Amino acid sequence: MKVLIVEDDKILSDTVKQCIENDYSVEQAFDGYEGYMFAKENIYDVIILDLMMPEMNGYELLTKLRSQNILTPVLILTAKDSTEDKVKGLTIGADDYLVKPFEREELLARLEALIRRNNGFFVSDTIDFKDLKLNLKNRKAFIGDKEILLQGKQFDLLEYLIRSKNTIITKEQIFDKIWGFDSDTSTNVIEVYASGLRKELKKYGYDKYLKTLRGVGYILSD
Amino acid sequence: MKVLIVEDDKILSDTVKQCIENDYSVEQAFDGYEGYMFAKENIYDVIILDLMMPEMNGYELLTKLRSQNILTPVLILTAKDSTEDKVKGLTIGADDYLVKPFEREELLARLEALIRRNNGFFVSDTIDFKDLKLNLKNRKAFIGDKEILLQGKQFDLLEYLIRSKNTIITKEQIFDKIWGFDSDTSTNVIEVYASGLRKELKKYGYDKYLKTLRGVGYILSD
DNA sequence: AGAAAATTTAAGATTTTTTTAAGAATGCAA
DNA sequence: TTGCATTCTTAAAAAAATCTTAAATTTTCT
Repeated sequence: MKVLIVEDDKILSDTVKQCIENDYSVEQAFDGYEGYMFAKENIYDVIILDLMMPEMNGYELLTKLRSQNILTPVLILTAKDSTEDKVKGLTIGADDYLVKPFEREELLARLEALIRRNNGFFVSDTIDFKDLKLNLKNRKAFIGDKEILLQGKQFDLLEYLIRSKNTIITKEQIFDKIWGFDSDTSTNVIEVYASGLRKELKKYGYDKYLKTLRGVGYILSD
Repeated sequence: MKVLIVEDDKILSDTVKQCIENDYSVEQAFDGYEGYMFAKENIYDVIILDLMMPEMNGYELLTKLRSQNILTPVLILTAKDSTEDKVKGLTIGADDYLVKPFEREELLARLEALIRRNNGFFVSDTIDFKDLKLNLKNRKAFIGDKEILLQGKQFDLLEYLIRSKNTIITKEQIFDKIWGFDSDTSTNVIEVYASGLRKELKKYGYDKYLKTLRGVGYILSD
């Protein structure tokens, strides 16, 4: 993760650098113009920006970046603590605004939050078992690049099996998970659905991974 | 733009609401559990979250949301002003942290920054799905260069579908997003609108992309 | 106020999913 | 190996969800 510090006060810039250099690879620019030249490379994960600087001030720099579609997250770090300044900074395109003096931990936490948001939190929307993939966003299932069609609870059952892959799940667990413990359906439905699921999986030879353990339950495993 | 305020102090919640209701459509939850129930609908553009609350505190609520891949931007608004609290909040998934008492303008500016970052900087006034384009400014819809005529909520429904293209949206989400969770209309209206929408789309063969997933919801996908 | 438009209700038709049920197949233990 | 219990498989029946209209109601606009 690369961070650019744009700050004309050398001592302060170094202080900030020390705060974060354990976690990030840091570059420093010491006036607005230099900061702009670095920033427009568009290679940073965050920019820490001072407002009062020679050559080009922070507002101008930020405005210029945004107008050129450089959307690197920007955290303004400044002594200017008026609401007016904060509003101005945030309005022209900053993502956060922190007033000096600041605490090291808060700066780090805010940087982390900006980066996290920008890189996408990324929790996957798919789960898989070998080449079998379930997309939970659209409830589609694929083996390799062939789609297998699963209706309603067939998908739910396969999802549960994949989430529990390589561990046994009992019929009772399946029933409580998918039908709800208060359902008054006979547990034979599970066999019906397992059967239907196997029939689909068989088309691609995947039925062999869904095993029945008599008197115990089912397991999806290789 | 929809904002959810989760705050147990009714008076304070209303104050915040007044601050922002000119700019956003606001819903309020008055304890952590209620907040969670609302937030997990995943229909808000920002959540303003208090920390100290009965039932489930803000940290727990936020953690639970993120663990369920609900990535709505969260701004923590609280009286707790220690660095420790700020760090904790930001670390577990908040995007910003503002301490009470706060200035109305700063809150608005920070919300704006969060939304801007989340929606992609340039708020386009058109969205599309294949050759289907919606102009959000004048609320007109086109397939190729032919206009399709959509009345009020038909347009809203199609907009929501396009914004969520290739992702399933449940009837509940649609209902809460377009009608508001406190509406006392029957969810059958959704079917009525979906039906009307399909009838329009059918003129250009686009009805086939709007699929019903029984017991689950709707999806616009190819 | 009256007309037009949008929204909601309601009810029957249609479609799909879920459940039942019964015979066939399978595995296990005596 | 035989007999019993469990599981598999099918197809039909039942239930549930959704679709589609059209009429009733509400809202908006003139």
